[in-house]
Amino acid sequence: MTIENCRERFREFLSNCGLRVTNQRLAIFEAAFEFDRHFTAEELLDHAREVDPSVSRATVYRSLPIMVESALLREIDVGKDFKYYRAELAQGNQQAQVFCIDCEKIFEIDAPFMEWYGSTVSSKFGLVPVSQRIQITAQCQRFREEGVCKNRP
Amino acid sequence: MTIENCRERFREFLSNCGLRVTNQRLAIFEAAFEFDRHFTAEELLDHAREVDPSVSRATVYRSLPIMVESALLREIDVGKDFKYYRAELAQGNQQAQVFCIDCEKIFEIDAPFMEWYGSTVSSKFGLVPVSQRIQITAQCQRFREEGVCKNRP
DNA sequence: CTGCCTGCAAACTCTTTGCACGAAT
DNA sequence: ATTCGTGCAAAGAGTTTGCAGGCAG
Repeated sequence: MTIENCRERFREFLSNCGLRVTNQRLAIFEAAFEFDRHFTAEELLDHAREVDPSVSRATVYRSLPIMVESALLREIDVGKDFKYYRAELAQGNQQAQVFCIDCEKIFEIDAPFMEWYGSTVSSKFGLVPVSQRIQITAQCQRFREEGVCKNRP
Repeated sequence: MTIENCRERFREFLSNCGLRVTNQRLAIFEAAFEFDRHFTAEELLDHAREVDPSVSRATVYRSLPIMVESALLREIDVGKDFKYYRAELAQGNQQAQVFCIDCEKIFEIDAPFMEWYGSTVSSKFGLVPVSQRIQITAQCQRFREEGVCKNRP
Protein backbone atom coordinates (compact mmCIF):
# COMPACT_ATOMS: atom_id res chain seq x y z
CA MET A 1 0.00 0.00 0.00
CA THR A 2 1.60 3.26 -1.13
CA ILE A 3 0.95 6.73 0.18
CA GLU A 4 -0.80 7.53 -3.10
CA ASN A 5 -3.25 4.71 -2.49
CA CYS A 6 -3.84 5.95 1.00
CA ARG A 7 -4.43 9.50 -0.11
CA GLU A 8 -6.95 8.32 -2.67
CA ARG A 9 -8.57 6.10 -0.06
CA PHE A 10 -8.87 9.08 2.26
CA ARG A 11 -10.53 11.25 -0.40
CA GLU A 12 -12.96 8.48 -1.18
CA PHE A 13 -13.73 7.92 2.47
CA LEU A 14 -14.51 11.61 2.92
CA SER A 15 -16.74 11.71 -0.15
CA ASN A 16 -18.55 8.52 0.77
CA CYS A 17 -19.34 9.95 4.18
CA GLY A 18 -20.56 13.21 2.72
CA LEU A 19 -17.58 15.03 4.22
CA ARG A 20 -15.72 17.73 2.34
CA VAL A 21 -12.22 17.39 0.99
CA THR A 22 -10.61 20.50 2.44
CA ASN A 23 -7.05 21.72 2.23
CA GLN A 24 -6.71 21.39 5.98
CA ARG A 25 -7.80 17.76 5.99
CA LEU A 26 -5.37 17.00 3.18
CA ALA A 27 -2.55 18.81 4.94
CA ILE A 28 -3.20 16.81 8.10
CA PHE A 29 -3.22 13.63 6.05
CA GLU A 30 0.14 14.47 4.47
CA ALA A 31 1.65 15.39 7.80
CA ALA A 32 0.45 12.16 9.41
CA PHE A 33 1.90 10.03 6.64
CA GLU A 34 5.25 11.78 6.71
CA PHE A 35 5.89 10.51 10.23
CA ASP A 36 7.69 7.18 10.26
CA ARG A 37 6.85 6.71 13.92
CA HIS A 38 4.09 7.22 16.44
CA PHE A 39 3.07 10.79 17.03
CA THR A 40 0.82 12.85 19.28
CA ALA A 41 -1.93 15.28 18.30
CA GLU A 42 0.35 18.16 19.13
CA GLU A 43 3.20 16.83 17.01
CA LEU A 44 0.76 16.31 14.18
CA LEU A 45 -0.43 19.91 14.50
CA ASP A 46 3.13 21.25 14.31
CA HIS A 47 3.93 19.16 11.29
CA ALA A 48 0.62 19.88 9.53
CA ARG A 49 1.31 23.59 9.89
CA GLU A 50 4.52 23.13 7.93
CA VAL A 51 2.34 21.87 5.09
CA ASP A 52 -0.43 24.44 5.56
CA PRO A 53 0.09 27.11 8.22
CA SER A 54 -3.64 27.75 8.48
CA VAL A 55 -4.29 24.39 10.18
CA SER A 56 -5.60 24.85 13.69
CA ARG A 57 -5.48 22.62 16.72
CA ALA A 58 -9.25 22.22 16.64
CA THR A 59 -9.16 20.91 13.10
CA VAL A 60 -6.46 18.41 13.98
CA TYR A 61 -8.56 17.14 16.86
CA ARG A 62 -11.63 17.04 14.63
CA SER A 63 -9.75 15.18 11.89
CA LEU A 64 -8.14 12.51 14.02
CA PRO A 65 -11.34 10.55 14.71
CA ILE A 66 -12.19 10.66 11.02
CA MET A 67 -8.83 9.23 10.03
CA VAL A 68 -9.03 6.59 12.73
CA GLU A 69 -12.52 5.70 11.55
CA SER A 70 -11.24 5.38 8.01
CA ALA A 71 -8.56 2.99 9.29
CA LEU A 72 -5.78 5.14 7.85
CA LEU A 73 -4.60 5.97 11.33
CA ARG A 74 -4.31 3.76 14.36
CA GLU A 75 -4.94 5.22 17.79
CA ILE A 76 -2.82 3.92 20.64
CA ASP A 77 -3.45 4.53 24.30
CA VAL A 78 -0.49 3.69 26.47
CA GLY A 79 -2.15 4.83 29.67
CA LYS A 80 -0.80 8.37 29.58
CA ASP A 81 -3.11 11.34 29.46
CA PHE A 82 -2.76 11.77 25.73
CA LYS A 83 -3.00 9.37 22.83
CA TYR A 84 -0.50 8.33 20.21
CA TYR A 85 -1.33 7.83 16.56
CA ARG A 86 0.35 6.08 13.70
CA ALA A 87 -0.24 6.06 9.97
CA GLU A 88 -1.28 2.63 8.82
CA LEU A 89 0.31 2.03 5.44
CA ALA A 90 -0.04 -1.72 5.69
CA GLN A 91 -3.61 -2.45 6.62
CA GLY A 92 -4.68 -4.76 9.17
CA ASN A 93 -2.78 -7.17 11.35
CA GLN A 94 -3.41 -7.04 15.04
CA GLN A 95 -0.39 -5.89 16.95
CA ALA A 96 0.75 -5.92 20.52
CA GLN A 97 2.38 -2.76 21.81
CA VAL A 98 5.37 -2.59 24.07
CA PHE A 99 5.68 0.82 25.65
CA CYS A 100 9.03 1.63 27.25
CA ILE A 101 8.51 3.96 30.19
CA ASP A 102 12.16 5.01 30.05
CA CYS A 103 12.43 6.19 26.47
CA GLU A 104 8.65 6.60 25.90
CA LYS A 105 8.98 4.71 22.67
CA ILE A 106 6.31 2.33 21.38
CA PHE A 107 7.42 -0.95 19.84
CA GLU A 108 4.98 -3.14 17.98
CA ILE A 109 4.85 -6.79 17.16
CA ASP A 110 2.30 -8.92 15.36
CA ALA A 111 -0.11 -10.69 17.65
CA PRO A 112 -2.32 -12.66 15.27
CA PHE A 113 -4.03 -14.63 18.04
CA MET A 114 -5.60 -11.51 19.49
CA GLU A 115 -8.59 -11.35 17.24
CA TRP A 116 -9.47 -14.93 18.02
CA TYR A 117 -8.92 -14.35 21.71
CA GLY A 118 -11.04 -11.20 21.73
CA SER A 119 -14.03 -12.86 20.18
CA THR A 120 -13.73 -16.00 22.28
CA VAL A 121 -13.63 -14.02 25.50
CA SER A 122 -16.32 -11.54 24.47
CA SER A 123 -18.72 -14.32 23.65
CA LYS A 124 -18.29 -15.71 27.15
CA PHE A 125 -20.00 -12.52 28.35
CA GLY A 126 -22.56 -12.43 25.55
CA LEU A 127 -20.76 -9.60 23.82
CA VAL A 128 -19.39 -8.90 20.37
CA PRO A 129 -15.81 -7.62 20.19
CA VAL A 130 -15.14 -4.16 18.79
CA SER A 131 -11.38 -4.13 19.23
CA GLN A 132 -8.74 -5.80 21.30
CA ARG A 133 -5.25 -4.97 22.26
CA ILE A 134 -2.37 -6.24 24.26
CA GLN A 135 -0.26 -3.65 25.83
CA ILE A 136 2.94 -4.33 27.61
CA THR A 137 4.62 -1.67 29.68
CA ALA A 138 8.32 -2.26 30.03
CA GLN A 139 11.49 -0.59 31.13
CA CYS A 140 15.05 -0.60 29.99
CA GLN A 141 17.12 -2.40 32.58
CA ARG A 142 20.33 -0.99 31.22
CA PHE A 143 18.98 2.53 31.54
CA ARG A 144 18.01 1.85 35.14
CA GLU A 145 21.45 0.54 35.96
CA GLU A 146 23.73 2.66 33.79
CA GLY A 147 21.63 5.68 32.95
CA VAL A 148 21.80 4.92 29.25
CA CYS A 149 18.89 3.77 27.12
CA LYS A 150 19.83 2.72 23.64
CA ASN A 151 16.43 3.89 22.39
CA ARG A 152 16.52 7.20 24.15
CA PRO A 153 17.02 10.28 22.02
CA MET B 1 -8.26 -13.13 51.89
CA THR B 2 -10.76 -11.33 54.10
CA ILE B 3 -11.31 -7.61 54.40
CA GLU B 4 -9.79 -7.75 57.88
CA ASN B 5 -6.58 -9.16 56.41
CA CYS B 6 -6.58 -6.44 53.81
CA ARG B 7 -7.11 -3.70 56.35
CA GLU B 8 -4.24 -5.02 58.41
CA ARG B 9 -2.10 -5.32 55.31
CA PHE B 10 -2.87 -1.70 54.46
CA ARG B 11 -1.91 -0.44 57.91
CA GLU B 12 1.33 -2.40 57.73
CA PHE B 13 2.07 -1.09 54.28
CA LEU B 14 1.61 2.49 55.47
CA SER B 15 3.83 1.98 58.51
CA ASN B 16 6.53 0.21 56.54
CA CYS B 17 6.67 3.10 54.12
CA GLY B 18 6.83 5.65 56.90
CA LEU B 19 3.35 6.90 56.02
CA ARG B 20 0.80 7.80 58.65
CA VAL B 21 -2.35 5.88 59.38
CA THR B 22 -4.92 8.64 59.19
CA ASN B 23 -8.69 8.50 59.53
CA GLN B 24 -9.07 9.68 55.95
CA ARG B 25 -6.86 6.94 54.57
CA LEU B 26 -8.78 4.36 56.55
CA ALA B 27 -12.12 5.79 55.42
CA ILE B 28 -10.99 5.61 51.80
CA PHE B 29 -9.86 2.04 52.36
CA GLU B 30 -13.24 1.06 53.80
CA ALA B 31 -15.11 2.78 51.01
CA ALA B 32 -13.02 1.08 48.34
CA PHE B 33 -13.57 -2.36 49.83
CA GLU B 34 -17.31 -1.87 50.15
CA PHE B 35 -17.66 -1.67 46.39
CA ASP B 36 -18.32 -5.03 44.81
CA ARG B 37 -17.51 -3.64 41.38
CA HIS B 38 -15.16 -1.29 39.58
CA PHE B 39 -15.38 2.32 40.62
CA THR B 40 -14.00 5.71 39.66
CA ALA B 41 -12.14 8.21 41.83
CA GLU B 42 -15.27 10.34 42.04
CA GLU B 43 -17.44 7.41 43.13
CA LEU B 44 -14.85 6.54 45.72
CA LEU B 45 -14.89 10.10 47.03
CA ASP B 46 -18.68 10.07 47.38
CA HIS B 47 -18.62 6.77 49.19
CA ALA B 48 -15.67 7.65 51.40
CA ARG B 49 -17.53 10.76 52.54
CA GLU B 50 -20.33 8.54 53.80
CA VAL B 51 -17.73 6.95 56.06
CA ASP B 52 -15.94 10.19 56.97
CA PRO B 53 -17.42 13.45 55.63
CA SER B 54 -14.11 15.26 56.01
CA VAL B 55 -12.47 13.30 53.16
CA SER B 56 -11.53 15.58 50.29
CA ARG B 57 -11.08 14.90 46.61
CA ALA B 58 -7.37 15.71 46.90
CA THR B 59 -6.87 13.07 49.54
CA VAL B 60 -8.67 10.47 47.45
CA TYR B 61 -6.40 11.24 44.52
CA ARG B 62 -3.37 11.17 46.80
CA SER B 63 -4.42 7.84 48.33
CA LEU B 64 -5.19 5.97 45.15
CA PRO B 65 -1.55 5.57 44.03
CA ILE B 66 -0.63 4.37 47.51
CA MET B 67 -3.32 1.69 47.48
CA VAL B 68 -2.38 0.64 43.97
CA GLU B 69 1.26 0.47 45.01
CA SER B 70 0.30 -1.70 47.96
CA ALA B 71 -1.53 -4.03 45.55
CA LEU B 72 -4.77 -3.65 47.46
CA LEU B 73 -6.32 -1.83 44.53
CA ARG B 74 -6.01 -2.53 40.87
CA GLU B 75 -6.04 0.37 38.41
CA ILE B 76 -7.74 -0.21 35.09
CA ASP B 77 -7.52 2.05 32.08
CA VAL B 78 -10.15 1.32 29.48
CA GLY B 79 -9.12 4.15 27.20
CA LYS B 80 -11.53 6.70 28.63
CA ASP B 81 -10.26 9.89 30.18
CA PHE B 82 -10.56 8.60 33.72
CA LYS B 83 -9.43 5.42 35.39
CA TYR B 84 -11.34 2.65 37.08
CA TYR B 85 -10.23 0.95 40.26
CA ARG B 86 -11.16 -2.27 41.96
CA ALA B 87 -10.42 -3.68 45.38
CA GLU B 88 -8.27 -6.76 45.11
CA LEU B 89 -9.42 -9.20 47.77
CA ALA B 90 -7.88 -12.17 46.00
CA GLN B 91 -4.32 -11.27 45.18
CA GLY B 92 -2.68 -11.77 42.01
CA ASN B 93 -3.68 -13.48 38.79
CA GLN B 94 -3.29 -11.61 35.55
CA GLN B 95 -6.63 -10.77 34.04
CA ALA B 96 -7.94 -9.66 30.71
CA GLN B 97 -10.57 -6.95 30.72
CA VAL B 98 -13.60 -6.82 28.51
CA PHE B 99 -15.11 -3.36 28.47
CA CYS B 100 -18.64 -3.07 27.11
CA ILE B 101 -19.09 0.31 25.46
CA ASP B 102 -22.86 -0.02 25.76
CA CYS B 103 -23.23 -0.57 29.49
CA GLU B 104 -19.75 0.74 30.44
CA LYS B 105 -19.25 -2.34 32.55
CA ILE B 106 -15.89 -4.06 32.93
CA PHE B 107 -15.79 -7.85 32.88
CA GLU B 108 -12.65 -9.71 33.83
CA ILE B 109 -11.32 -13.11 33.07
CA ASP B 110 -8.11 -14.87 34.01
CA ALA B 111 -5.41 -14.67 31.37
CA PRO B 112 -2.53 -16.62 32.87
CA PHE B 113 -0.48 -16.60 29.67
CA MET B 114 -0.11 -12.83 29.78
CA GLU B 115 2.83 -12.69 32.09
CA TRP B 116 4.75 -15.16 29.97
CA TYR B 117 3.79 -13.32 26.80
CA GLY B 118 4.79 -9.95 28.23
CA SER B 119 8.27 -11.05 29.17
CA THR B 120 8.81 -12.95 25.93
CA VAL B 121 7.87 -9.97 23.82
CA SER B 122 9.69 -7.43 25.97
CA SER B 123 12.91 -9.38 25.76
CA LYS B 124 12.72 -9.24 21.96
CA PHE B 125 13.23 -5.49 22.32
CA GLY B 126 15.81 -5.76 25.08
CA LEU B 127 13.33 -4.63 27.70
CA VAL B 128 12.05 -5.92 31.01
CA PRO B 129 8.27 -6.02 31.46
CA VAL B 130 6.64 -3.88 34.13
CA SER B 131 3.04 -4.83 33.47
CA GLN B 132 0.91 -6.20 30.70
CA ARG B 133 -2.73 -6.16 29.90
CA ILE B 134 -5.17 -7.37 27.37
CA GLN B 135 -8.10 -5.18 26.88
CA ILE B 136 -11.03 -6.07 24.75
CA THR B 137 -13.60 -3.48 23.85
CA ALA B 138 -16.93 -5.01 23.04
CA GLN B 139 -20.54 -4.12 22.52
CA CYS B 140 -23.83 -5.74 23.30
CA GLN B 141 -25.38 -6.81 20.04
CA ARG B 142 -28.78 -7.20 21.61
CA PHE B 143 -28.63 -3.62 22.90
CA ARG B 144 -27.74 -2.40 19.43
CA GLU B 145 -30.66 -4.26 17.90
CA GLU B 146 -33.31 -4.08 20.57
CA GLY B 147 -32.25 -1.18 22.74
CA VAL B 148 -31.90 -3.42 25.77
CA CYS B 149 -28.62 -4.37 27.43
CA LYS B 150 -28.94 -7.05 30.07
CA ASN B 151 -26.02 -5.49 31.94
CA ARG B 152 -27.26 -1.98 31.69
CA PRO B 153 -28.57 -0.41 34.89
C1' DC C 1 -25.85 29.46 -2.87
C1' DT C 2 -26.14 26.36 0.96
C1' DG C 3 -24.42 24.42 4.70
C1' DC C 4 -20.50 21.94 6.20
C1' DC C 5 -15.68 23.48 7.92
C1' DT C 6 -12.69 26.40 9.95
C1' DG C 7 -9.94 29.25 13.47
C1' DC C 8 -10.22 31.26 17.73
C1' DA C 9 -10.75 31.21 22.38
C1' DA C 10 -13.26 29.74 26.07
C1' DA C 11 -15.05 25.75 28.28
C1' DC C 12 -14.58 21.07 30.03
C1' DT C 13 -12.94 16.92 32.53
C1' DC C 14 -10.04 14.65 35.26
C1' DT C 15 -6.12 15.14 38.02
C1' DT C 16 -2.35 17.56 40.41
C1' DT C 17 -0.38 21.11 43.33
C1' DG C 18 0.70 25.26 46.66
C1' DC C 19 -0.46 26.72 50.86
C1' DA C 20 -1.49 27.20 55.70
C1' DC C 21 -3.68 24.59 59.21
C1' DG C 22 -4.21 20.15 61.76
C1' DA C 23 -3.19 15.72 63.43
C1' DA C 24 -0.17 11.28 63.89
C1' DT C 25 3.94 9.71 65.91
C1' DA D 1 7.44 18.95 69.15
C1' DT D 2 8.08 17.67 64.55
C1' DT D 3 6.67 16.60 60.27
C1' DC D 4 3.65 14.62 57.44
C1' DG D 5 -1.20 14.85 55.91
C1' DT D 6 -5.12 17.47 54.91
C1' DG D 7 -8.80 20.58 52.72
C1' DC D 8 -9.40 24.16 49.75
C1' DA D 9 -9.11 26.33 45.60
C1' DA D 10 -6.53 27.28 41.75
C1' DA D 11 -3.66 25.45 38.25
C1' DG D 12 -2.66 22.05 34.61
C1' DA D 13 -2.98 19.13 30.54
C1' DG D 14 -5.25 17.38 26.83
C1' DT D 15 -9.33 17.69 24.36
C1' DT D 16 -13.90 19.57 22.99
C1' DT D 17 -17.14 23.11 21.70
C1' DG D 18 -19.81 27.65 20.47
C1' DC D 19 -19.58 31.04 17.36
C1' DA D 20 -19.10 33.97 13.28
C1' DG D 21 -17.05 33.96 9.00
C1' DG D 22 -15.17 31.04 4.81
C1' DC D 23 -14.99 27.74 1.26
C1' DA D 24 -16.37 23.14 -1.04
C1' DG D 25 -19.88 21.15 -3.68
